[in-house]
Amino acid sequence: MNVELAKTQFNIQNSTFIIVIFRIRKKQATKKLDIKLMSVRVRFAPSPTGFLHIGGLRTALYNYLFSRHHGGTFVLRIEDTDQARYVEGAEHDIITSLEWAGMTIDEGPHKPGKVGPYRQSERKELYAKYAKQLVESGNAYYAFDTTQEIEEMRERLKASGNPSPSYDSITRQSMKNSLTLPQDEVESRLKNGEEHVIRLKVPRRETVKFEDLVRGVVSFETAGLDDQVLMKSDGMPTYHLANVVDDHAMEITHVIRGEEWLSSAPKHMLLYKAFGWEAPKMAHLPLIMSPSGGKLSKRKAETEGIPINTKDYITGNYEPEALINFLAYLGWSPGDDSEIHNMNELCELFTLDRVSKGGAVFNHKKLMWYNEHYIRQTSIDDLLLKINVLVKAAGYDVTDEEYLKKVIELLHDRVSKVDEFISMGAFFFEAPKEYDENALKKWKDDSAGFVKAYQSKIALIPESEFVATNLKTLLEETVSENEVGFGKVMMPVRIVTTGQGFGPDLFASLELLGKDEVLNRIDQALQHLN
RNA sequence: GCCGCGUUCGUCUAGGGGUCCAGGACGCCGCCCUUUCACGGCGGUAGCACGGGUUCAAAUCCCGUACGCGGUACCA
Repeated sequence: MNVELAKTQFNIQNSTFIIVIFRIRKKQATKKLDIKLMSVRVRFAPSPTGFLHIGGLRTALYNYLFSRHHGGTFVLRIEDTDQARYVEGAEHDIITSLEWAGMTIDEGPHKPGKVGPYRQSERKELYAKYAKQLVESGNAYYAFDTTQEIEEMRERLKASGNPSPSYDSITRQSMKNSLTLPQDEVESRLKNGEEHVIRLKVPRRETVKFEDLVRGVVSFETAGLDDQVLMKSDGMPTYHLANVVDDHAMEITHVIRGEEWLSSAPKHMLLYKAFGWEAPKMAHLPLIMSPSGGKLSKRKAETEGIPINTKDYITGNYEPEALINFLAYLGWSPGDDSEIHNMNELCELFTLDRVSKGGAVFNHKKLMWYNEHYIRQTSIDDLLLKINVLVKAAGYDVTDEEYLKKVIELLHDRVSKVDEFISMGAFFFEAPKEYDENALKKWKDDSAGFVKAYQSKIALIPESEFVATNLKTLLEETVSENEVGFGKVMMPVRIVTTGQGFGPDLFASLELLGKDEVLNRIDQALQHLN
């Protein structure tokens, strides 16, 4: 209606203008309508083959953000159909990782909803039933070929010049399956329990076209597709079958997954069609790339110093908010110049049409920048909670919370990760055992003399006046009496008391350490340093 | 090989025919602040892969090429 108005008002002047308006309005209108009509259900469907890696976490995140943006449901489904690659404990790791990151799973193996069970190994019968249904409807068939026979077929074809031999609409005609074998033989083979698989009967020449929510319309020719195995000989479904059956059974409305699945999507579309089901909307996310190129793999990440598993970020004391913020922006942006958003804001802002199409290189330095940012935003009291744990873990017996708070205050805007409060501030917890090599370069022949001079001054002031301002004044005195630069005295004092050549405000640090401790440390140090 | 998908500063991105001799962020460099190292503030460096079209006008639309990535399993 708005469009009509626009037309009558502007068509005399400029007809292209109207067309532009019309297109934009129409696009937005249909998109909003689509999503409002159905209640959004998305799933994160990892295989329990190891720890949840960072790419998986991001896929989960985008699913989560999308679900929350539309007030939908976030489902966790465990795709454990590959018994050989199953890893004990992986499921637990996935769940705890998602929770650590701040994502709430609405339905999952640990939190059953109406469409369970949520482990594919527990849904076997369902797949078998549907696979059989496909055979009966003529969309799939039994195949009895051994792996060896298939290999031989491939080699034979390769030898005769076929560069990519496959089990497809042509080659299946010369293989041992229910399409070529007489029906009674098929039946007897099945009755005898002979090993077999069920394959999808991929149509010979068809174009599979669908709209990907991040890429637009994509299309594939079925000629390039194998007759996919649907049921393996061990009675388990393949990913393709299980995935389609479950997404349908679990009423998933939007499939949001990594780009590595894009090539498989036409197989899935064919399956939906064969079942006569409406396919969910598809969105294939750009991959996270390694700085050296290629998909960020475990091996690459390790050699490039990037933690690959979510667990590594947990044990590495990263801020979950920082990781989430960073990951959200790796392949997506809200379209303005903002960089910082918490989970709630991300949920509000996230839309699939703002996901970028190209792969995104993981930039660890930017992650650290986010981490730093979130630490600075965290209050001293909240940091104290984390520091308490870390101090204990490091084996220090420091329980005075007021003391710890002061340590945190002094280091708050110098650390980029919480564990640096412990490493950078180690001298607050114990006297230095060794003196930093680089710092010692600044230790000159006259350093010990200056330190002694300063020591004798501060030894005279009462404990109650052992405060930063006084300590600074006395150091200034030492400086002027010796007619040297400030650093000539300050740095040696810093080295003997902290073991480091850098760090927080020296006088505030000395005040916090206390008179006895400072004097002791100086004595101790001067035994080693001359 | 074949199929598919991509390509804006080193990296993440904004931009989707004129408002862009391309904006922001990380990094890097410089300056300021400063007792060190940081933080912070200010400034700088650097990019539309290439070639053809279409158009009065192209980073933006079309076609090629190159390059990258993914897939091509009884793995997901």
